[in-house]
Amino acid sequence: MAEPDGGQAERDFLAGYDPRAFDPIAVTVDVVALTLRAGRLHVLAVERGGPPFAGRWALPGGFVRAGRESLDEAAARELAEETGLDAAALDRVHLEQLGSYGGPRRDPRMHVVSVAYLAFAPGLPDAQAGGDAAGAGWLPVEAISPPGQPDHVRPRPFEQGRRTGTYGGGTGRRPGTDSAGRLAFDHGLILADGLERARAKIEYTPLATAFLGETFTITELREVYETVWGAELHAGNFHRKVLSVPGFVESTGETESRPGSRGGPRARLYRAGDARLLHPALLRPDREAGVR
Amino acid sequence: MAEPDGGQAERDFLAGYDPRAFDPIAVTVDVVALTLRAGRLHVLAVERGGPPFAGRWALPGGFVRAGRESLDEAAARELAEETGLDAAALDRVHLEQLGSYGGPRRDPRMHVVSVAYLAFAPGLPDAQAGGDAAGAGWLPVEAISPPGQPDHVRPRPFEQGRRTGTYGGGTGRRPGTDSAGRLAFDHGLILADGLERARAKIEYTPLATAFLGETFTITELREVYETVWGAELHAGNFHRKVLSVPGFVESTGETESRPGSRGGPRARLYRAGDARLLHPALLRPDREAGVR
DNA sequence: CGAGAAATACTCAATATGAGAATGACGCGG
DNA sequence: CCGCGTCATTCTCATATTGAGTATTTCTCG
Repeated sequence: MAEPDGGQAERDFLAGYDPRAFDPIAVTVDVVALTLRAGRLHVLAVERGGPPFAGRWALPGGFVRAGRESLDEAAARELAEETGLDAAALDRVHLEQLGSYGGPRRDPRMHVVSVAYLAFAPGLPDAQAGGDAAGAGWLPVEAISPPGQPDHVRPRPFEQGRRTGTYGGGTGRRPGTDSAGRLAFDHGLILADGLERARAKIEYTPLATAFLGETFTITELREVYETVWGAELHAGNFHRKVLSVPGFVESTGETESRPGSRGGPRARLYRAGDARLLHPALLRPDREAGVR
Repeated sequence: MAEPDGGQAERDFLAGYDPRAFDPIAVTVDVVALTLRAGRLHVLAVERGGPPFAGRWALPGGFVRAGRESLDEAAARELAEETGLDAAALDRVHLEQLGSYGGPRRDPRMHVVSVAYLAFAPGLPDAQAGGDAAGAGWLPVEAISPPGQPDHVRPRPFEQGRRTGTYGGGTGRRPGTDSAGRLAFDHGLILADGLERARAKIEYTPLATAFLGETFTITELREVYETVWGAELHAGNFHRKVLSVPGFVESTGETESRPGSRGGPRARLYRAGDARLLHPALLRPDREAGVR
């Protein structure tokens, strides 16, 4: 038990007192910010001004300020800079950590570990070219990420197939993701992971409401699910289900003031309930064989 | 969050070409390695040899080797060093990323971002004091983490775990001790997050089998669930459910050679199936109120 | 005014779940 | 060798939950 100071890790830690004693790793945050516009899922992206990947779209992000902010704070700051939202508006945005990407060669300049965050935002104004990048905007995700493919069919980034692992996944470029506007770095992979997380998360949490305004109709909520999942849902069953899950939505007593332009009765309005988990969950259709 | 000087992020990136130009952030990996021993859940821990938190238990971990390894590789390496397992044995261990913890003051010496990993291991031999720390061992989790509390009840992970002081006053403890006290740094928080992830993950993946050997009985599998969830399950219903979920387990045709010492028929033996997801999932009992 | 669209409610069959009990195989202590 | 208690496995049955389809009612539009 004694073992006087022979260890690598301990020496590394002591070396930590002199930060310049060994090769550094940069730490950044990148944000996969999703929103719905015109019935399509969009992701916030910035256009890179310089190399590498000059002119390509990338996820908004930047360096964590050493000693001055947490990862969550850095992500919120980057998101605010890029969307131009104030603190009050940001309050309505759900932000959660997605995962970290740290392959030694994911950035050609140096070893960069990026902590990715996932944001669900209600309809937002056009993005601002926040500070750095050449431009910023909301891109339809299907323009850069192949739609619909359930992620578990493909190799998972951070999990090896059960007990036959190849460690070190999670950094490689995903083959077969070819499409017109590929994102810079491994951001296409991060986006794909974020999309799968979003699809899974609205199954068992009420976060789909984070894409909507303060009040909404059941049909609007259903359209969120249909858009994120890329599948049509049975309107009647969805309605029954949403109302039967305790705490998912609560009635405002009001009905839509402006009825739909295509006829039909005024829909009732709801607001998000106080549940943090949906029980029972709303499961995606199909998902039969989890095998593959 | 109005950025006073416009191009901060861009200048940071350019500065990235000269890594020594700004304050560094250290990047480490920490591993929450879980295993079952004697019907109880244990976590791999190392005893810290020096300050801060000298003498306290901590999660095994260490620095990511800049430019030389990915995060997954670093986690696998740390796990191997601490368990003394070879690559073949590690192959049977499930390892996945848990999350990153990066508050500026979680390590008193400097800003350290730690990428946490979660490992599910079958019964393993005693841990080796791998290279560094004073000692290593499997600690019963209930000795260091209050059982069962669902994660969403507590404040969100990443930021400040409670820093209930007692620096230094390390009372050395032996591996296997029941009263292990609190873990160093924010490792108690990381462990709690790992436990909650483990509890959730065995609901909808077959990963409970990763705690068992090559073959196992349904009862052994049920005991994994009961131990991880801390709840008793109805044996008959569990049996029916496991066999009805496609790809969860497959029969070996064999039965247990050495029957239980307390009587009863020889149980049939199964091995893990090829499913990556359980459908339908095995849900934890209770979980009624989605935490209002 | 009549047709079509949409929100909401209802019906019915198929499935899944929770609780309890039945069936036998087996070890062990007389 | 007997009888008992243990335990794996199977069944039964009542109660949710789900998927699909249909009905009812309220609107808009032409």
